Amino acid sequence: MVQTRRERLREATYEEIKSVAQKQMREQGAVALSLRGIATEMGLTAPALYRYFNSRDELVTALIVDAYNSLADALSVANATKAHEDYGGRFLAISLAFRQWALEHPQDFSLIYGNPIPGYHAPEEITTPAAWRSNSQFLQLLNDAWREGKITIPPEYTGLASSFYTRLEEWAGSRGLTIPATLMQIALTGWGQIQGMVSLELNGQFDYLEHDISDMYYNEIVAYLKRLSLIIET
Amino acid sequence: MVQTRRERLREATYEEIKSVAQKQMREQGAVALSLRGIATEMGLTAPALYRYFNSRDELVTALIVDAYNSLADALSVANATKAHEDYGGRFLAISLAFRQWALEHPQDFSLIYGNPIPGYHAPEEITTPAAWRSNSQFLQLLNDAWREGKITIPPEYTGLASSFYTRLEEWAGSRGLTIPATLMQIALTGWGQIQGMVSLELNGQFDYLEHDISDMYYNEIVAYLKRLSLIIET
DNA sequence: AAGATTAGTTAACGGTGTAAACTGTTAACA
DNA sequence: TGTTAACAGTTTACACCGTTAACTAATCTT
Repeated sequence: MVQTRRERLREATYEEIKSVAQKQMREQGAVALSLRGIATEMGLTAPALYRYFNSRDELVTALIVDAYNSLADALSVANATKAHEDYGGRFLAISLAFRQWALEHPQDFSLIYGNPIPGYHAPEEITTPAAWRSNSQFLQLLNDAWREGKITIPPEYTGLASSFYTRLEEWAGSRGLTIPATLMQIALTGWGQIQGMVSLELNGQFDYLEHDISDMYYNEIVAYLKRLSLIIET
Repeated sequence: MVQTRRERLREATYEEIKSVAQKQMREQGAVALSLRGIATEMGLTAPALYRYFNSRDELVTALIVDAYNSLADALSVANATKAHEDYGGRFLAISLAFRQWALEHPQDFSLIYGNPIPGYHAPEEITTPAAWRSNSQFLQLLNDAWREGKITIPPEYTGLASSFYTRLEEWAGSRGLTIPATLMQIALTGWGQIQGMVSLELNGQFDYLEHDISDMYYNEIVAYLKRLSLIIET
């Protein structure tokens, strides 16, 4: 697997394109990245980029995958800062890392969780596994905690049943999760809440409060964990 | 306030522009709307539109305001289907209407809650009041229910304090709300959860479940209301 | 009827993504 | 080692975009 000189150069250029694209996104917004802009900043002409990406969309897809990986890495790091048995602490750490990452990489965040770029539709077979690297950390954690009997399902969730829940259970099973459907829902909607709060914050929908929102975010996650008795006291 | 013939025509054209823009958004995505496209579909040339909007951004702003109003109207209708004292039922109805509206108007939804269109920045003085027409329905409802003693704040939220909460209380007061800061947080984060779940669904982040998620959404709102004892049983 | 206002036009500028044809350099192989 | 193929880059061109300026023709005002 020795790389020739040309292959090395090619790879370097490939990475440079992406990093310049990242920079331009950071400065001008996610959808505003232009091939010409990237090219001239690199001292190239726009069509040259077509040696590396078949289209602008393909470049965007590469950026999305990078973003997913960057997020997943950030969550992993946070996940590893606490002992495995400290489920509450780990969940909290991951959640805080999620927001932190989003605030530090707003363009990447909107690339993943914002509305799809017009005309562009990400190929599922690429993005779904990439997304899973992040999602699974929450799910896996809850799954482990459940199996060790550390989670009590809150009374307001008892007795849920419908075709959706059988489907949920089936889906969980197919991923090697031994977790009741109700807890799956709690996980998914908790995930939705985290994403929602961060999304609202990033889109400025909390601006009118004119105050840093960290405390609310933190306390809401804690409340969520208390409900599952993964945290007993603050 | 009699309209001349010219004024009537002008108003009609103004509305037609917006409705054609809506149509194009529906078919090609929110950011892909082009003045030229709109104009030719109307049998006009692009520069003609500048008689009605000073720029593309101004058109987008008008569309955003329309979207906000459309959403607020939908929520109002749902709000009115239940008796005023049926706080749980009303909250549930509004929440379901929110998702319904989003599913029926995905492009309007992403206009409001998606990532901002590149280069475009919405003028706050216009969008903030428009947004308030929707948000306030949730907040007002919780405020009323609280004043009538229908809400119990869940134990996991007790004892929260920091500069954020004094700010929250101050903010609530300035809007004529007599609601404790903790409940404000519960309202805001509940709002975040609703927006988050709908956002994830619309962006296809639940697609891998391969099942309609109505039940999950419904049950999650119910659980939320049970926690506040706004609903006793399902 | 005359003058002002207005809705529309055409032409043009600088920007975009992308395709095609072409040039020089690098790598592979007889 | 000399020939050939692959490759990275170029220039040129096309069809689109938002926007401005100059102009025409219709409408309203007086």
